[in-house]
Amino acid sequence: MFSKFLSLEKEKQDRIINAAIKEFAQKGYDKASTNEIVKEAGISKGLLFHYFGNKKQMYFFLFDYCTTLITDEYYLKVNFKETDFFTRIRQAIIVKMEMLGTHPDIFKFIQEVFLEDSPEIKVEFDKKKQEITHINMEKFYEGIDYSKFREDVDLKKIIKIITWTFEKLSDEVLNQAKMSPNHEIDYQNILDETEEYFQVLTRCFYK
Amino acid sequence: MFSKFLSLEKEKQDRIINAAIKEFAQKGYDKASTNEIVKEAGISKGLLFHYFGNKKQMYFFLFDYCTTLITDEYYLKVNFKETDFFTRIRQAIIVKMEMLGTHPDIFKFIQEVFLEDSPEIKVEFDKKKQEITHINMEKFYEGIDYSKFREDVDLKKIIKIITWTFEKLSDEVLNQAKMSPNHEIDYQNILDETEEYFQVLTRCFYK
DNA sequence: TTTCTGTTGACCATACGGGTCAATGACATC
DNA sequence: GATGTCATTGACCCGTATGGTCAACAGAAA
Repeated sequence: MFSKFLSLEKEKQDRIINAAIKEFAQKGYDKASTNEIVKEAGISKGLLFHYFGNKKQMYFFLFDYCTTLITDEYYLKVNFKETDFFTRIRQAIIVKMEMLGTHPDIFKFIQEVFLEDSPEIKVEFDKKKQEITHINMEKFYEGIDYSKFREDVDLKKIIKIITWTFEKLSDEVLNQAKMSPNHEIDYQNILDETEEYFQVLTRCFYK
Repeated sequence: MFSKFLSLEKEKQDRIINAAIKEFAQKGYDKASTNEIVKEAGISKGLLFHYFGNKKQMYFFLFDYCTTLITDEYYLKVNFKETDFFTRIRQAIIVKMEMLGTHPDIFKFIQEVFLEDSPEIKVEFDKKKQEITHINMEKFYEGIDYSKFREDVDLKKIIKIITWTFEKLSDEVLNQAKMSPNHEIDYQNILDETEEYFQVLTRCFYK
């Protein structure tokens, strides 16, 4: 399907992928312009369509590319033998922070895909999205030692509260970075703050 | 400025306001179409511009309208003499749920305004948005009795975790409603679940 | 009949979108 | 040098949609 594109030299592939991801992440499917993408990537318009056929197929390709990139990284760097919930979630957060630095637009793009409701896209993606979240959730919670949690409150709610906390924390970080002049992310600060939240949460939710 | 519009009969005002809010909430500033708004409102295009001058001024008007509507309701229904954090937050959530029923599009519109980054809009709104959040935050936390919270962990973090929990819970509710066939919100269910989270959070975060 | 206000919707300029394709360039084979 | 092959170009097409205007109209009041 995308063999023509895949047999390109890596550098050019990356230039195109990055340009496209950036555009889609910023504007969403409908408003993203192929003209902008080719301009940013430094190729001609015809070539883009030569590689991907049309806009929709390109979007599919990018989604696949991003999800495998991210999940591969998680599977590589997160130790799934670790049974402590907080230790495991800490690993995941560190991986996420790293990738926020190395591939700044990918997360925004993925998020955008999950919010997307352009009719052209929605139907075909809804299944995919559900599958992916399901698989990753299952994998993520696999083998966790839940016996450490206090037993006088509903465990499922505790897990949700913890997960939500770190999601919101990550949103806040992203927002702060967007507001800051240099657009840089202060990793040490984040890790410190994350660690502080870990302390609060372990103290309150563990036995 | 909007005197012509304001001197209309209330029913017509509402028809126009609701149509416009719905359109902006769904599509965001740029993609929202004045054509759609007039169609939905059942008025002619000329009339819309006769009332509001142009699209941007209409957007301003709607933002003002919505924020005052919401804050007025909060100030009316939330008892600011109540010093218990959870009791007060419970009141706020109930008001929000009620309004999610009576004015379904308003929250989506407000949310959309806060996410909006159309260059035409962004600059002029950034100040406004900050001011509003600041004022409301201050008012909301005024007079709360913090002595009930456990003292072995950072209070600010606890407050954040609680706030985030209910924000995420509300997001989840909205999402579930969007997914459900009838688009209805199951209020009893929400209130029950909210109550359960209250129990978890009080037990873990109060002394 | 005239005047006035509220209201209409066809119309304008124009921008921008995805997608195409004849033409070009680059390079290998003969 | 000629021929063939393949990647690559970008001017161009056509359809769509936009915010905004304005001459015309309706209907009530004077």
